[in-house]
Amino acid sequence: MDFYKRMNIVCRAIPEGKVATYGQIAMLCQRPRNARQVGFALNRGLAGDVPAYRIVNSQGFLSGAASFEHPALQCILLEQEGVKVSEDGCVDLEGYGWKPSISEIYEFRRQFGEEE
DNA sequence: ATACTGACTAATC
DNA sequence: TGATTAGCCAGTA
Repeated sequence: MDFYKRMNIVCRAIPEGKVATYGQIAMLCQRPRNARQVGFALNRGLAGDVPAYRIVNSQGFLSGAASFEHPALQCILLEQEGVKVSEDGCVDLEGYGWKPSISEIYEFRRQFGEEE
């Protein structure tokens, strides 16, 4: 299974009202060093139909390029789900960061890890 | 095949 | 604490 297919699965597992980091997605795809590819894929829509607006960088900042049509679209979508976004485009990872359960992590590993 | 680029990160300074 | 630098790796030229 290719990396982008994995990304699709992982990204769609992010719950509403939560955000995940690029590195976290990469890690869950069993590709810990592919954070940049996550960004690239979302930018070009290579991962299919995924909630790209729930992906932020390691500091909780919205990278901004998520603007499909409007620059603030990412912020709007997040706030609709109850995620507070500061005016400089930053979310509180402690409060809104996605913390996958052990069983979720195990499930991803079962899907991706065993084919390495 | 080589070089440059990028929605990234972690380590240094 | 805030700014720089140095790895990272797939995609593109």
